[in-house]
Amino acid sequence: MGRGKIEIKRIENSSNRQVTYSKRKNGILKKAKEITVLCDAQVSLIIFGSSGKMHEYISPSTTLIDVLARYHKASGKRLWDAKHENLSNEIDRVKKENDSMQIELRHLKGEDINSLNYKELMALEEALDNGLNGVLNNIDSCNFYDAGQGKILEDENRELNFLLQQHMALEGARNMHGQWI
Amino acid sequence: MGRGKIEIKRIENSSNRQVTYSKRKNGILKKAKEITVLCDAQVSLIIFGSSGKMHEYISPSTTLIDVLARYHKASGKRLWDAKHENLSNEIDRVKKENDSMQIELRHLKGEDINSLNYKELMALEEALDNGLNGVLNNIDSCNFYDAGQGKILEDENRELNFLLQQHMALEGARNMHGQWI
DNA sequence: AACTATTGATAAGG
DNA sequence: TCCTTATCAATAGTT
Repeated sequence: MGRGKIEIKRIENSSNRQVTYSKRKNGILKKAKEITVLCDAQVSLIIFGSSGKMHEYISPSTTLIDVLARYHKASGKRLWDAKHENLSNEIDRVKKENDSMQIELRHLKGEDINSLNYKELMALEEALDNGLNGVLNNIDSCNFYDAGQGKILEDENRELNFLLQQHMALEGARNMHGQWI
Repeated sequence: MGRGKIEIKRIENSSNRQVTYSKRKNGILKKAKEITVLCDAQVSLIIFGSSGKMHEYISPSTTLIDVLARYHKASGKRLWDAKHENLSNEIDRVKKENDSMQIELRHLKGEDINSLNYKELMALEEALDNGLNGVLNNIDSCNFYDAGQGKILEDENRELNFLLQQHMALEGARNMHGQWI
């Protein structure tokens, strides 16, 4: 692409080499920008000339760090040292814990339980019963404690009675379910 | 450089975009190889297309790690430390999420609830009631479904009755609590 | 995936 | 280094 075609081999004349480097470097940078815009690509381009000077282009939608993280994922090649590897592993581990707790929480709240089998549903019910039992015992203790101190506040008492009635109504409904079986 | 000139802006037609990406990606890779040979340059080129597939070129005289080390020297930008910091921050974030979910789970299981105040206990009870209700409804649906299909397995049925009796006994105990107040 | 008219990049020269 | 320009290379649109 010039006044004559050239072989692709090292340009021996150092000044010609420098000129060609400068021209072609600009050409590649331009192409990198263009493919980024035209095709939604993410490009990381780092060039060192023989003089040692660096030129770079990173697509504006990303960062070099990002690109390297994706590179790591895509190629499997380890760029980070053991420390980083450990941190990554820990993140994975904690995230998995996170996910399973989230699922457990949902289940305890009665969400996403259609996929559960019979045994799992039963275990879930038992866990909820146990929890409810513990909470109710604790509420009772609170009352005894408060009574002993003569400090039952009227509004809390009212709230308690209301909620307990609600609760007993719920139990009634549940017993009816029981009788159907 | 084609049958017509094009504006440098995102190619909306996705199949044209893909074709152009493929052509231009090859073009840039070729240019990267050429400048490496012609000018003794060291190039690191990483491209991700919108499909997510990665393509790379690293000058044969070097490695990506080398290039990144030189990048660090030349730019002063701390890739390593920055990456490290990002990972640490993410771990902290995820671990905090983890802790709060763990506490919520414990509470729902009736553990560590002595520190809760009245309102919190009440909210907890309501959540447990709701969850239990959801689970019981689901269990009922299971039974109706199984009965309709004539497929109630004997052991599951036995287990169900056992657990329900347990459950009703629990409700009895709870009602007695109610009467004490 | 191949073709080709056309634009784009650039080698050599000033 | 920048401008020019002849020439080659890349590629957009088409088949």
